[in-house]
Amino acid sequence: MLPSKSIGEMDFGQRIMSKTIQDIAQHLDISKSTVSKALNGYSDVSLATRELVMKTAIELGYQPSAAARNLRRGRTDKIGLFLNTSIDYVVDYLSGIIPGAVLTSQEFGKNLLIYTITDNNPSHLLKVCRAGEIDGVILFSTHYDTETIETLLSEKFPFVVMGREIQDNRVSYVVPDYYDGSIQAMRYLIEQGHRRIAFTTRPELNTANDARLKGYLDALKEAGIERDENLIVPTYLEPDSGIQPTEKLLRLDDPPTAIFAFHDLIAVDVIRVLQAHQLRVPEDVSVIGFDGLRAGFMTMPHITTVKQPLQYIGQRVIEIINQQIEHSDYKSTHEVIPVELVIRGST
Amino acid sequence: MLPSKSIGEMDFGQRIMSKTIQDIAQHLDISKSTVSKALNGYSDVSLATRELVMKTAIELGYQPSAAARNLRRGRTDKIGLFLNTSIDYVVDYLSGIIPGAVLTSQEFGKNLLIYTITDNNPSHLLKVCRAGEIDGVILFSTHYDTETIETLLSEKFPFVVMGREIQDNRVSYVVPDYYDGSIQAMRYLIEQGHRRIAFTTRPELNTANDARLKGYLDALKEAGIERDENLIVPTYLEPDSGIQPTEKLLRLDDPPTAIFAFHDLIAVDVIRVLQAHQLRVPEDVSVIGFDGLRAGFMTMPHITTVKQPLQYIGQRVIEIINQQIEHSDYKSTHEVIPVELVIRGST
DNA sequence: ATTTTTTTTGCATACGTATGCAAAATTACT
DNA sequence: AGTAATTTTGCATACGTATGCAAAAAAAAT
Repeated sequence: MLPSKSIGEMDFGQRIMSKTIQDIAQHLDISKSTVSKALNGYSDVSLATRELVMKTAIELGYQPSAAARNLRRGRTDKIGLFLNTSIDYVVDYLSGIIPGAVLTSQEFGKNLLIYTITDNNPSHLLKVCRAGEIDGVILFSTHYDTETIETLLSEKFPFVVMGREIQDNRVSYVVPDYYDGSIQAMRYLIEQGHRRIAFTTRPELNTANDARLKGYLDALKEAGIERDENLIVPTYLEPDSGIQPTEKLLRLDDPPTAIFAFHDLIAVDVIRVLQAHQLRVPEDVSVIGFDGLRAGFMTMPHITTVKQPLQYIGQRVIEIINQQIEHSDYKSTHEVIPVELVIRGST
Repeated sequence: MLPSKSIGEMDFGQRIMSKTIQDIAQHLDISKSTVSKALNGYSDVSLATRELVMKTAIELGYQPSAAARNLRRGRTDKIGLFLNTSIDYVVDYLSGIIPGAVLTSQEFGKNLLIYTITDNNPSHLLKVCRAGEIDGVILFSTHYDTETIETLLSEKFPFVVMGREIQDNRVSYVVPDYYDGSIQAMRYLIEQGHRRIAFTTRPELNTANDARLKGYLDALKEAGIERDENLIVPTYLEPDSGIQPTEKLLRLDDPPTAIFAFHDLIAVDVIRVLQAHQLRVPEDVSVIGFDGLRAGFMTMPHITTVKQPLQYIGQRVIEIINQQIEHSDYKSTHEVIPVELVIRGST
């Protein structure tokens, strides 16, 4: 008895069936296994038949079935990247990472698949991993909780965390040097004579946020500037989330002369607000961003920022996960990637 | 400078094998087929055993093998979206499309996979299709040639073209109403008193470009304004590709008072150049964009633009390809999606 | 209690590929 | 030539799931 099929009568009509090794074998009147071996470069197949097989494979437009291959080999040669495509910041940041990641994947003969995650399907990632759709997964930043990480660890599924430090030496991660970037930016601003420097942060506590904040505070202390809680304002990842905090800063009795934004998209918001208030950047207020996103070039002036080597980060993440996939005894690694202050027009 | 590394000591040992229906069967001392039927909602399995199966499936953390499933069913329930992630415009545009596409895919119980394409692997798409990794594919804009399309047609592989008109009624496409958008933008500018309106276009000839150009020219004619070849300048998709053309326009003896950019990213470039030349937007020069991308909010003032309902386009594309996948006799459809002029600060 | 009907289970097989092992064909060696 | 060594081929099976069909079990009808 059939299960109830909601989606009509599934007739797949006359979709052209693709060729199989069986077709090649039949065509040449040899066995499937010989064909398979020829295609996979086994040494125990004669040169003559190998060439024949190759030729007819091309002739017939043969393409191995991914499903069959995956099933048989127990792997897919695919690396998954889950990302919330509805968050602008994520998209912008990752569009910097992806080119490096794609290139490196291809060097390893692997493919990078981007899965879109949505809030209403939190277990999606584990399902995909357990279903064997991918051989390894990249966890981006704050999207995953410790429970997910524990599960992946206990099932020995290869993964690497990007953009966040996990204080657990079973976990590999790649993270930009937030602390140093923060220090660099602050020292530069202080050098420029700024004493009242605002800092926008994320409300949650995690290592990425903490490191930046610590850099900010340490640099202040180093310069003998007193910490002012009014100058530390929370921001979010949503569009325009830099607007409210900036407005708030401008309403202070003693507003800042420089604003260190949590990332470049926030810096864009900050500049928008400043300019809307007829304040000149950088003459009246200096602005500094973080990440080195494309958005930094979209304002006038361009945004001074702490630039991450995004391409390189993408490359390293893939290299690490590839090692995990290929060598099950791979030791975890923690990488802190140097960042660089890029001075443009906003300071 | 090398990244700092610290090495942990967790090794990944033997990967844990995932559970199969066989495991469930053994656990309950029943046959595989009964388990399979229970899981797939067949009516010919007793309620008692079904519940037992479901329970132990959860207990054991069972997740069906994607590969085995795909092989057996001859489908993957995945829709592929190939895109060149190294082109900023593509990423920006698609980040508007994707949320709608993802949501709709999930409604159909399908998954959207984003494949990254690179110039050095043009046949990648056909390989992926033939290998059966996906059930259907979305061709974005100008990335694919007629040969690819012919091949997909002849192999009866479901696909839909997005952002470009293909004058072939075997091919389904979804395209925004470029012509009407262009007309709307131009009429508005002309209403505002502009007579010298520049137009930036793409150098290639295709329906998307032609429609916009035709709208521009028709609107001019309608207003009795003579066409000036100097005001029509080519742009590309690369970053900053709006800069040179704008410079060129400003060097004209009789520069334009309004610039109609090919898309919002170009408009951003245009505004950057204008402001760098101490020209005020919109007082000295008006600027209008196309698409309604996020970038339009990153400038001061915000960019007046012809806004596409990106979310809806994403939805329709998926609906159409889903129909093709489910019903092989699905007839092709051509959809022209209405666009809307959104007036912001740059005009 | 026996037969008939209905419900529930399990056997066998297919999907396409990969691979150990034995069989066949070829070559090399007495 | 006959036998041994080597190369080349094909058989059989596994990967995990899905499903037609027959067998078994249970329920219903005589």
